[in-house]
Amino acid sequence: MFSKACEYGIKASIFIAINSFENKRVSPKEISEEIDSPTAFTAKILQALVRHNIIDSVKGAYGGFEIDKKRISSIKLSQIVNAIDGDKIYKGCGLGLHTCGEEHPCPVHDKFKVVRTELKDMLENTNLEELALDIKSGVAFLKI
Amino acid sequence: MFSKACEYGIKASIFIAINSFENKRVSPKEISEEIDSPTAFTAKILQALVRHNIIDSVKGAYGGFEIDKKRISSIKLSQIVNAIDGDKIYKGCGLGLHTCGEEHPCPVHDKFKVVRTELKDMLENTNLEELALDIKSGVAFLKI
DNA sequence: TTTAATTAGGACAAAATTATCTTAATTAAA
DNA sequence: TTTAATTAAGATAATTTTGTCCTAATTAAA
Repeated sequence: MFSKACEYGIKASIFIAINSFENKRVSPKEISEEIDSPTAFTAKILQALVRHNIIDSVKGAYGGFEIDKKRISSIKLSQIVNAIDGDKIYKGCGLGLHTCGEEHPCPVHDKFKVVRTELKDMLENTNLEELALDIKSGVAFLKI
Repeated sequence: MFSKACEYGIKASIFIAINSFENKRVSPKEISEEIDSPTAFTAKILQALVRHNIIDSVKGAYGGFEIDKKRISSIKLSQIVNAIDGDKIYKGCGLGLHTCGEEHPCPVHDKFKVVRTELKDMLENTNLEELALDIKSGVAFLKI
């Protein structure tokens, strides 16, 4: 469904959010340990998230990655997915036709549309705060 | 969503079904032209579909790929997807956790379950015949 | 039986994705 | 100002997916 990079990006964002609530910056090393991902690869993904203004980085000693507390509840899962995997998951044809659409549909176009819309709505209506709270409360987990 | 191999596999199966209704066998070349895919790669995917008993092959002169007409309406999209991409799209965790489930859910487990179930139901309730008929009637298309 | 047409299968190649390593740039604190 | 800690960025490597090519095996028809 999502690329590995995207999975790591989502989990990293959640972990950063949790720590930002407590005014703590986190490093790629801490993050990758917490979400069980390769450190250097995760660092690359963090760079991309910074470029897309989803997370912030502070360089130098005592630096790290953080998210402005006030923004956490307004960051949607869809923004993270879009930043890393692009919009093909929403807009792409299920069978890879380039011009698939109402006027020129692939054989599964209508049936797929329902699923894609459900996914899109879910991602657009899920924010980082709720996900972070589930981890903090021990209801959900970031690894294993 | 699906791998390229799976996209090709679905489209190839639909094209074979259409021709089988008219008692015609088709070759990888015809198929790949009709679904706009690389011929040799498509041939590999056809081999896999044969091994999974989804389509039949007849070797030698006047051979080709076909599907028993009586079986076309009973072949579900889910069987093709399963044969090529496996079951991770149904069973896998959206964030890649190995042990994601009700007792140890990832942060998006519940929200994802809805989407995955919708996809699963769609694939399990769509058969090759209906897809083939939409192509024959010109309502849907296999390429471009 | 020979031939031509065909699928099967293995080896190989290219491209994309995932992952690692090294160095540069930045910054807070000593 | 120097040092240590940190992110940024580029080069490289490994793996997976996608794609190609060649030969073997099979089979219907001549």
